[in-house]
Amino acid sequence: MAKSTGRESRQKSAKRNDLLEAAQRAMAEHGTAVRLNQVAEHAGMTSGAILYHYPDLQDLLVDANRAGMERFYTERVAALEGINDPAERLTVTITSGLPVAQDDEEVRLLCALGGEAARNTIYAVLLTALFDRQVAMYQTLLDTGATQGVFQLSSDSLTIARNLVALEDAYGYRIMASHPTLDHDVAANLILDYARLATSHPLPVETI
Amino acid sequence: MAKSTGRESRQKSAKRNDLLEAAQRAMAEHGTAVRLNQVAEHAGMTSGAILYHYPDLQDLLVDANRAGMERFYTERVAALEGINDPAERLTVTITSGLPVAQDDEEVRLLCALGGEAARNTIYAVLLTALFDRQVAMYQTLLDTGATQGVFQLSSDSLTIARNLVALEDAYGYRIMASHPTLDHDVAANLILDYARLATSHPLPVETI
DNA sequence: ATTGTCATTAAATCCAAATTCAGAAAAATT
DNA sequence: AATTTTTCTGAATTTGGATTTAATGACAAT
Repeated sequence: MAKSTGRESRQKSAKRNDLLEAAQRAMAEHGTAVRLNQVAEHAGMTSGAILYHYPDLQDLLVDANRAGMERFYTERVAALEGINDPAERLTVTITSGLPVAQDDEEVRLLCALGGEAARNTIYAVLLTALFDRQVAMYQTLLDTGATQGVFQLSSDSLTIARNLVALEDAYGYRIMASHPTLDHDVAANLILDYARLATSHPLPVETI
Repeated sequence: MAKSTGRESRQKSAKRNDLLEAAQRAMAEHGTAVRLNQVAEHAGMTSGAILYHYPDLQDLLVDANRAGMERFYTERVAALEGINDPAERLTVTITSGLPVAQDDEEVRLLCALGGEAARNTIYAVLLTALFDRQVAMYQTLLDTGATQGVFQLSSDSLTIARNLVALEDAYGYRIMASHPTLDHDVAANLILDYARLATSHPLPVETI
């Protein structure tokens, strides 16, 4: 049996990563009904090779989506790195949650999943968890701002945080569906309009 | 050639309706990747019979979704019948847009579509149109209330209307994904919280 | 160098669903 | 009642994708 050297496991996890990425891209392109062959094509392999690593495609898809959500969340947290002013943090968070254009692969993946979640428990659980994590992120941000006296919250932070995440989600879908007048900036301003109301803070209008 | 008598066209449209309903139910159950056989089963026919009326399944699915959206919208308008007080109209509209439980077939259909819209232009167009119609509905409602002096709008009615529809959409997805603490009533109260802020009206708290 | 394990392919096979179609059944027309 | 048209079924055929497998190359261990 092969020893688990550092080199080997590094290769293994690189390979695993390739598969997850291929699955993500394939799913972003073809939706949850993506075919094994389509994943294989994105990975530059034969379907047999995929099957060798993941005998059940569904498992690969679930793993791919978990990884995708993790990345999405991590990137949002990273976007806040070094920003201390609560108002600026709020603004940055709002814009970082919205897809820039309809070709945003990460959000495309999340949209595909959202439709499936009503019928598939695993995806429902994953998406629910992501929603709640984002809510928690906003809640912390709002509470911090309130404690510092920067924000005057109109309701409890949970309510506001939920509404902010909900607005992001919904406008994400609209942007991905190429709404003619509702692009990233318009959506950001719509959410900011609510955020101002909820925090009594004149959040920067043109920072976007 | 058959004459287009009243009887005949009544039968024709009844048959057509059966097909559309079967397609809707099948799609609510299986998503956009629904199989021809599954539609046939819901319709109590063979796949050949479906094909006889709709040589291309996609056409049937699109028609079914158009009909489903039309019904969804019509039902919302109907729910307002006879209600004159703007505040009550607003409250009713908010609750009528949310699925009551995760087995709501109409919303399930819309969710399935939302995921597909990022990849399918036809569904994107249909959903965008539905979104805009709902926005228009809310806008009228808000403007009327403002004119009557019942509402003091915090922003222009388009902004508020868009946010209200967006919130409904997003919470619809959450409810359909069986969020453990976010059911119909909780979601309605979250949206109402925003509606109060945006209209400066103490919308009824326990009318739901 | 040799051996054994791992990763992969390509071809064969299997399977499920779509599609076609001849003809039965039902409905409408005369 | 006879005829024509419409609707539908069931069986045959085709298609496309999943799955299996034997063979092969790549690599690591000895």
